[in-house]
Amino acid sequence: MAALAAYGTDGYAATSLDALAEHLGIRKQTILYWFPSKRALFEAVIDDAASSLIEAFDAATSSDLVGMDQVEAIIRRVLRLAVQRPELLGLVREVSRPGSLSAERLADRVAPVFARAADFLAREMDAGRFRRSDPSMLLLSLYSTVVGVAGEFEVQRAIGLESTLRVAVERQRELVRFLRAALVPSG
Amino acid sequence: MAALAAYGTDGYAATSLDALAEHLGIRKQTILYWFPSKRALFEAVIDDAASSLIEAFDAATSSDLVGMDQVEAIIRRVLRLAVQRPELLGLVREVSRPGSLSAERLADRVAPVFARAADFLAREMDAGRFRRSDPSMLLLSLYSTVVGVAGEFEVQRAIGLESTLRVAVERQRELVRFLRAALVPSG
DNA sequence: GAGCCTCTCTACCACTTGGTAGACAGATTT
DNA sequence: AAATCTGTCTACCAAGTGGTAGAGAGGCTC
Repeated sequence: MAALAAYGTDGYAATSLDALAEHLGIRKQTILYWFPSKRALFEAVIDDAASSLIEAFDAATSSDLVGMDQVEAIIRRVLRLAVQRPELLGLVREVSRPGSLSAERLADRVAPVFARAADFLAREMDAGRFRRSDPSMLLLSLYSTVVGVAGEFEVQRAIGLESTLRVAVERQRELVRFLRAALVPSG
Repeated sequence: MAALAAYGTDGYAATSLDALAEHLGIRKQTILYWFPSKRALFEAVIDDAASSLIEAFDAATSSDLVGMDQVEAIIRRVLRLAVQRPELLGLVREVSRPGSLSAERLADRVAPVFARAADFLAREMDAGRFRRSDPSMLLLSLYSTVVGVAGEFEVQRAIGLESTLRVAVERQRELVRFLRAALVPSG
């Protein structure tokens, strides 16, 4: 069922039920037996993706780490997810497009994660480990940077970065250094 | 003609020639008289968008600014562009999706801008104004952060940020602070 | 074995898709 | 005035779209 996340690579509109069914070795009507409409299928895929994302985030935050250690754990998790399941980040990209079909659906399910992340940032600021600023806006910057570095493959090509494993490792280290500089007070 | 950038808001696959023609008050066949195919039209739109992007970047870098002043000028330009012409960043988003139709086309046209940006970063590092690191990877981080903060409206909603003008101003200031901390050496 | 339930199938439908062929009106050239 | 060129139109097409109706196969309980 999760294989249906072909939506994540090609997008909703560009993926027909016929193509999906052929890829699965069944008839389109079998899909429509399980899901009343294409839209419903898409929403089910979104729910499934949301679960995977929440699960990954929980796994990266289960060790009660603080400061940059916690941030680093999340970075590693996201970058690994981007390699292992690129359709996941692709679906996020598709659905978080302004004016998307089911943006709210994913947003609602993922909102608690964002809330926890913002709380974490606020706590770290209180503890003096992170530079003080608006937690929500800082979270937006962090999200953009991490997800962008994880998923902007075409931009990386345009910049001239190869897509070898060695570069990927370097990229992760550079991202950590970048965010450490941005987050940790200079003093 | 530039109004055709409806592709930027809805995406290529989701925008039919009929819909486009109706929106323009003409017949679809008139479009196909000027452009041999839908694909060709899309590529023309991409070229047009690339010109606008390059123009905006040139305007933001024409004053021979250095250090964070230059970065700040670009940030302001990008955020303003995101408000005034959201279809432009939308098109970039659409086309920079992994496995996109004409990713190379936009990438080729924009590559010089990236090259100039990377050179700028290297020069600033040599001058000691920016923390030393790999210019290309730093550029990727910067691009992701700025474009993300500029265009991730759905994520902002999920985080709980309102979309008022006041918040937009705050967001810009916070982004500048974020990148200053990330770029300028702590000493 | 009859009836029922679950599931996948074939057959079909109305509609939309990108694209072609060619008529026709207006302007420009000869 | 005839001929040509330019640009938009109507008419049409084959292919593909999401979705419906219903047949039929296999397993289940009575």
